[in-house]
Amino acid sequence: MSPTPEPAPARLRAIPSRLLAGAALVADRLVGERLAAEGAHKWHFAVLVTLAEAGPASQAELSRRTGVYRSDMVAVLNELADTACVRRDPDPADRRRNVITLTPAGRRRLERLDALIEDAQDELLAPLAPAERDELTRLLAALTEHHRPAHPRPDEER
Amino acid sequence: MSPTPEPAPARLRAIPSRLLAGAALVADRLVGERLAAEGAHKWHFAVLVTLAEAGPASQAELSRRTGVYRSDMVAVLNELADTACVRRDPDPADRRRNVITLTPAGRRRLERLDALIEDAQDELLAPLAPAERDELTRLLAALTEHHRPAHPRPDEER
DNA sequence: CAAATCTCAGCTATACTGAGATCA
DNA sequence: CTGATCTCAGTACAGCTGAGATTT
Repeated sequence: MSPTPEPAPARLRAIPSRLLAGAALVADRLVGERLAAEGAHKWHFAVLVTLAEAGPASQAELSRRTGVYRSDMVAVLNELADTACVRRDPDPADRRRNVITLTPAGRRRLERLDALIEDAQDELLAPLAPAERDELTRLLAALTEHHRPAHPRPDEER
Repeated sequence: MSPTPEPAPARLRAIPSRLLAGAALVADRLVGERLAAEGAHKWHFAVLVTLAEAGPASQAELSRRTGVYRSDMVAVLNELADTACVRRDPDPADRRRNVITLTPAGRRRLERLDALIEDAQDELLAPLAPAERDELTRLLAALTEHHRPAHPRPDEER
């Protein structure tokens, strides 16, 4: 009966943790939709970027660097290996480890996914001016940096 | 072998959607832990605030105002009604609806939860200066406002 | 009949835990 | 033996879908 949008009360709209949850949901949806069109997940992208930036690594290293859980990393690498984006070879120096290496095909796939991710960021940040985008990124980085040990915490400080 | 913290590559750390996901995770954890100590969820808080700000409402209205899904709202209201924080009466004017009303006990509970939520926000924003906190809140609000139709979208604009 | 409301049952994705097998 | 690694099974929770019963 009421065509009113029934907005959330101001007191709710001003709570940072709620705003973060909402923004993260929107962001994940934008990124997820675009990557899904290529049959990819954000984890694939994270792993490919990390391999491109830091070179070959064990699964445990990849897990720590990307934030993808060791358990979930297995499935991600299975898919990346099935599509020949990475090779998974036993480490001759430490036979517990697998050495994950980016292939040329993986590098090409990374380029495509990178473009999609960029598009998604642009759409996400569309309502903000360039200076505001940088500021938001800076503030979020400060937040997550400070609250870092979301996981174990291997050692204290840099 | 390496005591290095194995940080994420810079290219990953600079992606807003990833930063948002991380920050939202931290925020939800901080809020959730505190509310759990009182046996509450963030949804209880959202419903109580909305009732306090906007007065009695149907479940569907509460759902639209809080963002809690209609399906999940049922369980939330069951718990709030079980603890006598709200009353759920059939609407005599439209017998499909329940009218949800805040009780004095609910108002007291809201006060306690509100304090916990405030504490959590303070801890979350601890690394930021007051002006930065406001700026972050403003930018996040602009983002979520712009990308609004996370759900249906009942009508276009006020 | 179309549309809205409340309720229930269930699905998907994400973050996370635990444990077994292997090996340093 | 301690501890790290890879793998698999499974939990918990959030967000969401679909459908049935009731009423407008």
